[in-house]
Amino acid sequence: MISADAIRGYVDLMVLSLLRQRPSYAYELAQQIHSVTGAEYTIKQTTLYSAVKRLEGAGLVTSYAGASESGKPRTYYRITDEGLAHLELKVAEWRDTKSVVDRFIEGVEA
Amino acid sequence: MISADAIRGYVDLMVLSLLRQRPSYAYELAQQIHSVTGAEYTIKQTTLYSAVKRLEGAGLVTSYAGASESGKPRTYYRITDEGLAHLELKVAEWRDTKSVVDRFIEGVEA
DNA sequence: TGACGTACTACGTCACACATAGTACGTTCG
DNA sequence: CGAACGTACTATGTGTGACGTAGTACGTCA
Repeated sequence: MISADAIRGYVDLMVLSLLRQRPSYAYELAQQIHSVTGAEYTIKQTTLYSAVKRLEGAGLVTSYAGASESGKPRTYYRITDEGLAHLELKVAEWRDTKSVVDRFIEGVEA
Repeated sequence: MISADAIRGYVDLMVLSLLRQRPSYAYELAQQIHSVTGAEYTIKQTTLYSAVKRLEGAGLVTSYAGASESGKPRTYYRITDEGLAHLELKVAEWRDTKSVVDRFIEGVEA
């Protein structure tokens, strides 16, 4: 199980990387995060909904109205070019962070 | 350069892993973090001092009075058994987090 | 003598993940 | 047939951690 503190700062990266593959809506994104992490992390609804709104406000994703199978309205999100660029930056930063943190824990057996 | 947001949540891990090797004091820890990260991350004084106090409050480190070469008082910190156990947990969590985040960014070239 | 390095403290701010709570509609099942 | 469950989303408030800004105090060195 991964704590929220451990994942903090990487929700945006997760969402953007999922939207890179295809547009989606918040509820589905939450399910995808659950399954991609192998149920190790279950994002809270509020966390995800505020994340997509934040990303939209930053111009990294755009929303458009869609509908579910039953016809109920649903808000879809699509990644923007700016979002793609941001994702690449975040991925680069993630790789740096990984190598840096790993330097500290060398020799610590878990 | 690594942002504070990227490293957030791992300051404790860095400090504990340094104290695992030998006792130290806050100012020196800051320098070590700077050098171990290859100057990619420079922790702020306030961040580090509040981190060691937090760790002390949690019983993960203990402090004792020492002195600098010039005789000035200096506060040293030593990791406790509880701190060691906590470090191992954090390292395990870090490994989980790494593998999970990596699953998302597969296919994203940075 | 005054800049710089060392060593530390106090107080305030902000962002993000979460807690808690609620709305609304469709399906399913006993 | 109605009550639980899943879907899809909104509103508001809280806590924690890293930071900003600021200041203290002493030693060395040019």
